[in-house]
Amino acid sequence: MRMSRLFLETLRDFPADAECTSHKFLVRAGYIRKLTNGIYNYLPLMWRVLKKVEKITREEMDNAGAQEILMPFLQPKELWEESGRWGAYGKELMRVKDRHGKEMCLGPTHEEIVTFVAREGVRSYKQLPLNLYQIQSKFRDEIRPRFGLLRGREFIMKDAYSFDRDVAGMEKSYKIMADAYTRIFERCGLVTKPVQSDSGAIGGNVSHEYMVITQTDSGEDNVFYCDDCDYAANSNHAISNLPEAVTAGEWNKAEKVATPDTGSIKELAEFLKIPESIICKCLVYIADKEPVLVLIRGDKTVEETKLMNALGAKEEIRTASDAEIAELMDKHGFGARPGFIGPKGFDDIRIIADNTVKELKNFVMAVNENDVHVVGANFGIDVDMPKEFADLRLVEAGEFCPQCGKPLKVTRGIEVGNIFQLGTKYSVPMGATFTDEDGSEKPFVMGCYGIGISRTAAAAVERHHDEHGIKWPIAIAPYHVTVIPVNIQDEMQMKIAEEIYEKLQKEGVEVLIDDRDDRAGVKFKDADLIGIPLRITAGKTVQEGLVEYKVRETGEVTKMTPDEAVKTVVETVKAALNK
RNA sequence: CGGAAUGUAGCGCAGUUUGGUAGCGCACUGUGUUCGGGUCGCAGGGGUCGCAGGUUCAAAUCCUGUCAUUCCGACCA
Repeated sequence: MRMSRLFLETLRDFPADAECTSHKFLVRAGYIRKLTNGIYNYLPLMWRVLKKVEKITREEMDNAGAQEILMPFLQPKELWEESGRWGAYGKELMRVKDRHGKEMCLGPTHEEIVTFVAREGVRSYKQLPLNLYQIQSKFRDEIRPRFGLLRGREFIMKDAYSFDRDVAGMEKSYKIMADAYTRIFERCGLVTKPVQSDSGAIGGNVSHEYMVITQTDSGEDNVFYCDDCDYAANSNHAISNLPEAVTAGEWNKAEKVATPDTGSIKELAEFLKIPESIICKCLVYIADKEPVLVLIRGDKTVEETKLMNALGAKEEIRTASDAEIAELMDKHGFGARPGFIGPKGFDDIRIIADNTVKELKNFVMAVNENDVHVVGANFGIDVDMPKEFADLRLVEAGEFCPQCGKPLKVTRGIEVGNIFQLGTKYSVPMGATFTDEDGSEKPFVMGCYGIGISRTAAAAVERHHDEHGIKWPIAIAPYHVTVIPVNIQDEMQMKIAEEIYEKLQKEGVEVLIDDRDDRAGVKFKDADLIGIPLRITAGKTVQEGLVEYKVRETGEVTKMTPDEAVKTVVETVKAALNK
């Protein structure tokens, strides 16, 4: 490709609204432009990168025995009602009506559709196992899109779905996908960590996320992991063993004490000169519009995804506003401010407690009176034992690994892939069945497997860049090499550059030639910014029959003859692609 | 959804306090100059100042509404 003809505009400045590295560089280097909030145009260089990520994904999926199809982007409400997700998916599901008033949605994922496909097309166990996948734009109406391609509303995703006759088959399919995923990301130049995660709106029991570990600010999830074993889990799924803590107070009977102006756990603990771990914290949440009291040990934090799952909440979960708390107090005849709310006297609303609450003895709790707490309280005596317990606790670094007991560490990660064991979550309600060997009708046992194609490309930028620009891994770079004639007025430079350009093309190398009538500095800056992995410069040294070969990744520069340069590039590219 | 901020040329911004016919840098066009890390000069083109109302002799500037974008929060009671 001739740079003089390439549809590309690089910017002198970073865009003002970009937060993270990949967003900044992709816009500045002319890969993407925003159309509207969370929605981007993919310009020629970006589209080449995306096609490469897709190609690698296709190859590995095909190798793993999956078959590519393409399902509609617009989906009818009826199928979503069959699966029960029309109500359950929430506001991220972009709902639209057609001219007849028929309700549809933009596909955020395709479990319903693919289950329909299998229901129609698979009759017998002889047709199983089956794995169908597609690569397509998805739409999720995110609350807050950000970080450019890392969290857009419209994005490109590969989604695959496996169908098996039993759980053992599903587990085998799952393992095959897990292995394929590791290879896909490796080939894209990304080291990933599979971590246990919450399965969220997709459903199912077992799921893993493939996380690219980032040192930067752009990771959006906290990953807890153990150096001594293979344990790794997203914060919404991580569990841990707690270090020893004081969970019993020294009072020998319950009594009210004045605790003026102790609105927070920290203030209360300081005032009473006690550890936070003997306080029973009581939070008011609103789950699907209903108030819920949540109890947890004072020094611990509620993990809201866990809470949502424990409550079985469908739409949303959030802490109650001050107004909602006031209303709740009024209804029960209490006048307590936040900070003085306790579980006693709320027989008519749901109360759920974290497992840490079980151990509390002679603890401190609020009793719905301002500036007063009870110390030395016990369940069963001073307040009813909560009926529901669950793990609601956010793990913290330094707590102990549930597998091997060593301290856990935390890091930021970008989720680029996600695999789920769905079981029969969709096949049963949607009546998707096959006839098994014994003649009986059975539901498919399913798995589903996603890769964020556009997010993977952005994650690669997060991992491969320096202050000058992007440093693409060769396998997904838009072009492998750029040939720069320093001065296009110089006939000899131009002639040699053109010759190299042609030879490389003949060898099947993807090559740019910077034939723009610009100064050398401009061309070098652009080459670095857009991140082409290899560079051949035809400048002054052509007088001596030499050109310069430069590797973007290392900055290493070598002078060699044009033929040697061609040969080196061909070999380097070949080696990189065969990895 | 709550809080804050911002909308002025393709991009980055000034001008708004104190109302008086819209500016800078980059990019773009022409031309000269320069030519190995974002040359320098000259001459140009491009904006109903987000939109709609209002106040005023006069509004980018003041007022009201509205839309959009961005940031923070939506986790401790």
